[in-house]
Formats: sequence, C-alpha cells, structure tokens
Amino acid sequence: MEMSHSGDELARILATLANPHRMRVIAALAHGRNYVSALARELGISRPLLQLHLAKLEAAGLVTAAFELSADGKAMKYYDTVPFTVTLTPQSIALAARTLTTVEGDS
Amino acid sequence: MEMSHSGDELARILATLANPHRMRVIAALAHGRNYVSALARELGISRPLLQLHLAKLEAAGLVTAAFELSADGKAMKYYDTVPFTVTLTPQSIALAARTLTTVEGDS
DNA sequence: GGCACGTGCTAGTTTTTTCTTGCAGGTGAA
DNA sequence: TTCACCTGCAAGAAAAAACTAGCACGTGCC
Repeated sequence: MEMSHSGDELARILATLANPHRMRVIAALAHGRNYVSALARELGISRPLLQLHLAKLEAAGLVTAAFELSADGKAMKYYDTVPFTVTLTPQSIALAARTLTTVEGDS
Repeated sequence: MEMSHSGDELARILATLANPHRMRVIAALAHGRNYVSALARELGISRPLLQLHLAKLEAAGLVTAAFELSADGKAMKYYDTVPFTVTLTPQSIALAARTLTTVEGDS
C-alpha cells in the first residue's frame, strides 16, 4: 500500500533509489534481513560506505533497522526492506511537482 | 507501454527524475509542448540551465525534441514529454539490480 | 544599423554526493 | 590478555552534479 508522496518526498525516494549500491542493498534485503557487517561482506563494499547508504535508505523510508542480540550476546543491527510501490508517469510527476518547496523566483 | 529496463537505464531514469527543476519541466510539458526560451521564462530559470536539464531528460528518453520554424521564420526547438510508466517495488529494484554493470570486487 | 527574439556552446565556479581512512566503544572465547 | 567479531562516528579526499556568465550564430522588424 502506498499513499501519494509530496514532491520533496518523491524526489528523495528517487534520488535514493538511483544508485547502484543502494539498488543492490534493496536486492540483497529482498531475500531476507541481514546485519550490516554481513551485508557489507556480501556486497563487497566497506562497512562505513554501506552504513552511509543504509542511512540514506532509512531516511527515505525504504528500509528499517532493528537492534537484536545474537546468540552469543553481540548487538547486531538488522536491516529489512519496507514494502513500497511507486508508480511513475508524466502525470504523477506533474502532480508531485506542484508540492515542491524548492525556493526560486516567482513567476 | 513500458518494457522492463536494465539496471543502468533504470538508475539513469530515476536520477533524472529526482530533481526539482526536471520534475517541473515534466509538469510543464505535460500541459503541452513548448520551446526552450518560453519554457525558461515559465519556470523562472536561466536558459543555459534549462538546456542542461532538457539534455538530461532527453538522454533518459523522457522527453523528445523537434525543430520547427515559427510563422516569422525563426528556428524553434520544441520539447514534449514521452509517455512512460515505471513501477517501483523492492522486487522490481532487485530484478534491475541484477543487470547493473558497475564494476566492483568479486564475491 | 540597432534591437528583440530564437538557437548553440564552453569555461569556470559552487555545491553536493560519494568514498576512504582511522579511531572509538562493546561483547564472547581461547 | 589477545583475538575476532559486532557497533558508531568524523575528518578529509575525490568525484559528480548543478549552476553562472559570457560568447557565438541566426532571423525579422523599426
């Protein structure tokens, strides 16, 4: 289920998804949740870099984070995808554009 | 009608749409075609800046350009939207991510 | 000619994003 | 204690995107 987004929200979501690393993160998490160190190994990128991308994905509301204690008592941060459906058409873009807040000169 | 995109194509489309100016361009052209100088005035941005954004929109296949001679013989470049429908879900992103070409270390 | 309108292009600046490096803390097990 | 694993954060470098300013060309009209 997906309500309509404001122009700024939509822009943020699109900007967030428009990145190869973040697309791969979504793809990896679609298979099942995972914690960041394991995910970094799976994707072959450094952990700080992955944390940067995860933060952006979370800020856009596309993934969620949950702390969990592993069997041996370690604090693991698990990430999972948030189900979403966004349909893009010239009309939907036009509709969203009406609520953009970016300041510029008046007409 | 919209066939499925490669990961790189999708990333380019999303990156192109994720910009306030370009969203407004799509919105303006959805009302009807226009030429660049008039469009720049309507949007309140400079012509070189608009040309930059139009070039990106055209490169992503979201708008088309057509030259036309006005009544008084001036060469005008008219832009129009290309109808498109892109549906974004975790699954569609995951599918597209499999065809990304960005090089990185193997598993 | 000079002005108003259309087009294109390029060089350089500013801003944003991406990425690396390196350090801090914690736990449990040998 | 030392090692292996987990987490967080921040400073600085590198790369990409956005934007400005200014020039070129063309036309028709006064």
